[in-house]
Amino acid sequence: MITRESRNYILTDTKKLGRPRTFDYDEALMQAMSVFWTKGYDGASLRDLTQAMGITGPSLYAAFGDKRELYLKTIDLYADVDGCAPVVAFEAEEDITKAIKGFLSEVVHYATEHESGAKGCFLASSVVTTVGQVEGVAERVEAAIDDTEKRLAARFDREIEKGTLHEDFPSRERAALLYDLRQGYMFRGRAGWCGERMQKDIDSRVQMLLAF
Amino acid sequence: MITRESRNYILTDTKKLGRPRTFDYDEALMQAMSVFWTKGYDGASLRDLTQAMGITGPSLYAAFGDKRELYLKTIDLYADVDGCAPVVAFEAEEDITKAIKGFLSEVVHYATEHESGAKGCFLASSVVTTVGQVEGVAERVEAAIDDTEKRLAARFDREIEKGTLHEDFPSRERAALLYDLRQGYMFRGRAGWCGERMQKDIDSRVQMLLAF
DNA sequence: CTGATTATATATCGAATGATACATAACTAT
DNA sequence: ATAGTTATGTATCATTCGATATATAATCAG
Repeated sequence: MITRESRNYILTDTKKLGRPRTFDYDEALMQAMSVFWTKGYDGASLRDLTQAMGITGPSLYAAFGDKRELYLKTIDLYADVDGCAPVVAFEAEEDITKAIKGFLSEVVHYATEHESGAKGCFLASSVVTTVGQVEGVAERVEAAIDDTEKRLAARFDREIEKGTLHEDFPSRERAALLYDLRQGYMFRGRAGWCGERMQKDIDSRVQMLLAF
Repeated sequence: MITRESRNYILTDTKKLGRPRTFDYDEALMQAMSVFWTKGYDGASLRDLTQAMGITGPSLYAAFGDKRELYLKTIDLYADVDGCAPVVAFEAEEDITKAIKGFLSEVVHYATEHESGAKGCFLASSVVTTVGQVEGVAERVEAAIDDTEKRLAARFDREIEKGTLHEDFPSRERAALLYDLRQGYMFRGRAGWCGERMQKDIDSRVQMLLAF
């Protein structure tokens, strides 16, 4: 039996009530992320944001809440989708040596050639400045670090199970190290370094990460 | 013979003309650095700055120029004096193992317990956001990285000359690695991590940095 | 002393900030 | 068709922003 409530539920999932949006929510959010990434939270004005998102002020507030709420949504977008691209590549490659090399190469590429034009890591180069200043940021940054390190460590653990790495291989330590190398590249990318300059010592770092 | 010009030169170096300042220039600059460090460039308002520095707006502008010039002066202060404390410790210790361990410990301490109350690295956690946004920042950040890495590499080189490290020891690579570890700790410190959590794996990292 | 120079204190400037009120338009449900 | 709901567009709000004009105070040179 279809009750009034369940019908409404289905409808809200398929066709919404009222006038439909004339812009794409996710695309606008991505543009907002680019603005925050490049200019920082305080440096990004509502004018900057609405212009890049292609919408007006009232539309922004109706769809995303105020500036802070929009900011937090862009952080979630980065942590859940955009920023973890190198981690996904790391998880997908079966050969651990290639996986690490691929991860670091992806990081360097990400830090210097992001399609948005922004440089470095959104969290490390922009968001981190607002820790303790904007409510809701601190938890998200800490969670992003923990999540990434756990995923990196899990990939090493899988290699231990496969027998490719020694059973006493320090997965957690190496995951933390790998993460720090990521941060280092991201920082250099934001500071203006080109990719080639950073690619150089990747091979020796791969060896180091696997040494036991 | 003391010319009018030379007398004036001497005088400007000892006692200045006009009404003397009622505040300490360096101390005020340090306070300004703390504000920028904590709140970021755009997040730091003139009200924040003048209040922390204990001076009025006109005094700030007379002594330091506009907001941007004050900002650049705080960056120079950090790069030349405050931020390089761990590097100084690294250079001073003769035993290379203790030197590395001391450097990393100093970094962790610096990232979490700075007397100003600010967390992390001023450059990595605040200034880097304004690269490409505020004129004069990019060069300073890049110079700070280069300078620090060269000093770290020079310390390794000295060890090679002493014969403690192999003559083919990759000083430059290890200096870059050490710098990235620094950035990792600084980032974690800003993200809210406590010092103890980071101190744990310092020993294994010291071994890794010296491995050949 | 007088004149020159520099710092301070008060008051305030125009511009930009984040955020809304209001009327209108576009869609769905009945 | 009507009512209900949501989005858009215009215009604008009060506040805060970075920055100064002006007058006064404190020092030094002569």
